[in-house]
Amino acid sequence: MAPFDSGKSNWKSTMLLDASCRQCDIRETAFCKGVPEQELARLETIAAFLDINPGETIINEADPAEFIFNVTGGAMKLYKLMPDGRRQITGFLFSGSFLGVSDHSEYAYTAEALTSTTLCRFPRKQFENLLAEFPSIGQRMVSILMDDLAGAQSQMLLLGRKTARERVASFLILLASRTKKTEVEPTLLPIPMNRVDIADFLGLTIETVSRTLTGLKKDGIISIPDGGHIKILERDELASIAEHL
Amino acid sequence: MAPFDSGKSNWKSTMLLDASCRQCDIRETAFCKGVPEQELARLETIAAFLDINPGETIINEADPAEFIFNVTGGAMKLYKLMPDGRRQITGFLFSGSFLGVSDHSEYAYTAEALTSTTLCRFPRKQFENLLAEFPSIGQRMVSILMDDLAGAQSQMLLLGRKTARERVASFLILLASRTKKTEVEPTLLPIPMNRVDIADFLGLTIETVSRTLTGLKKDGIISIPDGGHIKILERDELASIAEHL
DNA sequence: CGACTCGTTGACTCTCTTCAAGGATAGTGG
DNA sequence: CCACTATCCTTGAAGAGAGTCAACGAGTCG
Repeated sequence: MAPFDSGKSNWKSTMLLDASCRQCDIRETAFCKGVPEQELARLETIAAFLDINPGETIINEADPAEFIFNVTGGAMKLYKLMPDGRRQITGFLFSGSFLGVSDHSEYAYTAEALTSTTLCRFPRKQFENLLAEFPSIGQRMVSILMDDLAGAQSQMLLLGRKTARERVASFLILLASRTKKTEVEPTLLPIPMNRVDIADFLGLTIETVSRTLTGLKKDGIISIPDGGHIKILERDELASIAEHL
Repeated sequence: MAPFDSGKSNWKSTMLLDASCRQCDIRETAFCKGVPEQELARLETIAAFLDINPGETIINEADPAEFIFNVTGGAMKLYKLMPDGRRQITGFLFSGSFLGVSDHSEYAYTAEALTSTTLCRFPRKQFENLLAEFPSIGQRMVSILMDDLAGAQSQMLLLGRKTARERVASFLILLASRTKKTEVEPTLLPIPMNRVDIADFLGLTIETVSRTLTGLKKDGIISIPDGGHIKILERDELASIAEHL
């Protein structure tokens, strides 16, 4: 079995893997897409490949921003904490997501693995030099960051103005839009995060999330086979709740 | 008087001005900072310079994203609307801010002038070509977008988890941090937006904003000489309320 | 002066939170 | 195999913070 074979690994956590850019699963979606084939070697010389376990953090809010990361497999959550423990999850990341955005020289959030996750890592300084050398990376980065920003703005609307029911519906639609490989309806949606994470993402409590899901279930819009899955029965109705159409 | 002299203009709104990049006030902070002096002419050939009045919008949510903008003077607000009229202001922009971020090919928000505002405008396509030519623009853009994203994440924490008092305190601290040219305390803070805008930015109602400001006044933390100004009397205490330290 | 906008204040309502208890499932060890 | 424990989710009852509805004061403008 090749050393970069992903999936259920039993390596020690945060182990550096012997992977490569050429064989990367997400070459076509990641920021490095624009790098010419023959230059990939350059990229690899500064890249490190990591594998981390659920619950582990790779960066911490307010730590010096030494690295930037790219998620190549698995899922992560980003969050900000208040001194008294209140938490806001600012986003969930999946394959292809970029990570390590910082305000000046410190990370603006903590990043923690939701599942077993693989990443590639670049020293920040050297990565910035790459931008000067490969303008296409800059273009790609700008595009990714703009999408992230648009997502953040949608989330602000959700957090500032939507009701609990609208928030939960929006969340399910968001998850479903990510996993629409299988176009068949109704969609059985895997939920990789627990209720606490959902609540902290939606600016609610776990009780409200639970009650709201129960409400959607009673209305025949979703069904909940188990905690880790939700089946969307009436997607149009769910979407109209989410956007209040 | 030179035609690009900003300030209280009586030109027809959205008028194209005869300005130039060389004489731009914000050359050192804007995204175009990295463009070599001798290449500015190139930039100018695709740039247009606008002057708009308070209340006018330059872009509308869901319109095709044909242009990107740079605020060279004045102030703007960005917001998203729900069909039933609920509004979330996602940010206030001042001189040097970049604008026109889009999700794919549509604007993700509406941008409206708060005061008389001057902007420079670039066709999106041609701007993207510039990125390929001047990597420094890409670097600058990446840096600006990262800062915007960090700001958006802080705002998500505010909207998702902070109390009304904490939100208002955070808002005042945010405004004050922008206007800290005069380092003298207590700071007399000009408030260029009205209560409705503040409420829609903080995810509150105008009544709650008003009551909360009154509360802070009663506690001797601020004073309110008039609706358009707030004097911060106890900045440290305000900051500790904002961050719950 | 009256009409209008904007901000403040009061009384009441309501959505979501808090506090508390109980059910479901999985893992552990005797 | 079955307590025992731990974690996660659900449900109920009560409470609080912010929203809603309404009135009023201050400033502005024609």
